[in-house]
Amino acid sequence: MYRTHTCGELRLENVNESVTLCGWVQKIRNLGAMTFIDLRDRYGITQLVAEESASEEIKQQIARSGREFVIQIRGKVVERASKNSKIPTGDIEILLEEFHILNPSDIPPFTIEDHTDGGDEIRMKYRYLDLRRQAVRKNLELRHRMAHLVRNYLDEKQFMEVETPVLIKSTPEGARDFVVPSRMNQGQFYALPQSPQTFKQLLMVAGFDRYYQIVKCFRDEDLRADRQPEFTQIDCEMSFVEREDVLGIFEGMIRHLFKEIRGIDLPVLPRMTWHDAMEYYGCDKPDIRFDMQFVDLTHQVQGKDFTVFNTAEYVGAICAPGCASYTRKQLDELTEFVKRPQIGAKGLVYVKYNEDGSIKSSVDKFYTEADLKEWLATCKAQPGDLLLLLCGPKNKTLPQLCELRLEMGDRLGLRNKDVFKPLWVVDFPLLEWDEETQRFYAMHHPFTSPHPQDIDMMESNPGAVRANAYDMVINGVEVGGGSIRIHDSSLQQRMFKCLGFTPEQAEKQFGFLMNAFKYGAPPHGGIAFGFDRLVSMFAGLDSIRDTIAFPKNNSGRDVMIDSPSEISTDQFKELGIKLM
RNA sequence: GGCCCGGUGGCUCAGCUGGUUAGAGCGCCGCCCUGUCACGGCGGAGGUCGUGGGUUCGAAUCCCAUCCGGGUCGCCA
Repeated sequence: MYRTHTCGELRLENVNESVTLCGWVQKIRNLGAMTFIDLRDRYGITQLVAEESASEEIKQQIARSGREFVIQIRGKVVERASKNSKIPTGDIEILLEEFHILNPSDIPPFTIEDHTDGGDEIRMKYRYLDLRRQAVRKNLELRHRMAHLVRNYLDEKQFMEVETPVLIKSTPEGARDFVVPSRMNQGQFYALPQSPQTFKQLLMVAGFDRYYQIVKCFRDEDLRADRQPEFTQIDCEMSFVEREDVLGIFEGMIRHLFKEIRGIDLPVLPRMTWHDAMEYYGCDKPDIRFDMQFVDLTHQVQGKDFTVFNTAEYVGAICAPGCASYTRKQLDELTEFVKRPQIGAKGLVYVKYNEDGSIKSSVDKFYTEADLKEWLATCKAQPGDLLLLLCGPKNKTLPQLCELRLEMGDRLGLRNKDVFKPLWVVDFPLLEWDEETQRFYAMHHPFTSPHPQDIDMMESNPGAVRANAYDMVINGVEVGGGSIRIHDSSLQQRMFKCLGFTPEQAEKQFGFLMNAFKYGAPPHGGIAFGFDRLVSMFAGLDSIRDTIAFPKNNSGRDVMIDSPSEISTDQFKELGIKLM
């Protein structure tokens, strides 16, 4: 037997027991006649002590040891003379009686501590060492717990986990596919799934009724802090349901997670239409931890001598509470912020509503105090508040105002990571016009059903058709999304037509699904959650990388195993592939 | 594909308006130390300044190219 206990479990009540422990040497503190060793495993740290009276053998073994050596020790649990209240095992220590080095270690390239001296790059290269750190390990423990809670919740609701294939078929819609060559079918390729979408719908046709899967998905697109080429979804689908049924079940799942993990009782989640989200927050994933909603001042500000506003399609304002005291420098910073190329505003207009009731703005030349007072009133500004206005084409200005709003939220400390404000965003447009290719694309995916009231407009006014789709948004992050699907093959064909598919193209790409729908497809719908994002949100992290054991870097590389990598000419030959 | 930031001992960084010997903290090695737990004290080793080219009497520092890393826009049904 290698060990009798772990390094996290011994307490005062174990005093006098003889124990055997295994673990990694975290730290050796040699005080001369006596030596302390912190022994670490997954469960915690236990202090070992060798006193003056320890055997020469033990002293030699300790002298030979170093950080990250794997050792096995035997000894007696004793109460510490000076206790450490910072760790759970801090009341006891192990008086060493035997000391075996099971395996030595090179000196690790960075310190294996919560506040490591290692940067991201080196940590990723030696990820197996990084994972020894409690700070990283606890993220993966959280991930495990959340997966467990999700499985239990869904199991209780009669959901069944079914695995779907990873080698599937490439489709041109949506994100770029990762592609896998087929040796047995030369010149042909599998694609890795961007999601198990079509398979879960086929499972509904098969009568599986309630399906889920915690599943890897793949998208060959550029990465971000919250985007990995392979990521994990909680993928779900249900039959004989309407939107309310789906929202109810999964609102319940999120509530369950918040209760169990964070001890938070969530209120009933608010709903917001996509239209309102865009109009008042400038994006489809509003952060509603704070207000500062947009106010449309277009008509109120036009008709005076300020050409910039007069020629703008849209003039919108946000009211930043208590910011009238902003200095010239702070206002200049905000102007610079909105003028950065990523945001692209032309300029920023401000109106200060000072505490003493006086008003100062950057457009005093063009507007009377009475004009400005009206704006302030429309925005429900109080003395001490600051109005910030942006103008331009509406579809450009709303997102710019969104960035400005979030920036102000940050500056005012209104985006507390321990506050969670989830909501449903509903009634997305079904289709999105693409200028470049001059055609409509499915905003969600081509199997999303139109809102029942809008079906008649599919041909006459496709852009106005709402989808029976929904997203769950928490603190400005899209954590999940889904829809009620089309289960009727004639409606599906109308949809493909809207997307500009010829019947032949539709048949070639999705014939298997349309065929299946001919054999009694039940009404169905579902949702998928970004599991990595959910975990990072619960862990309070900005990046999803530390919720993933072995993540890829910004360029899609795994710097530890050094992939992707070249393959041999023999492999190319076998696959019948030539590089251009 | 675009833009921004970065690359200096094992690690994290300073030095960068050009100037003689490139510094700090941590880590590492040695000696001392009986209650440490960020132990303490003394001493020591360790650097092609990402790479290639250029400007210059002289380049870590300026210029060009390139590679790598981080962020972001496009992209991500």
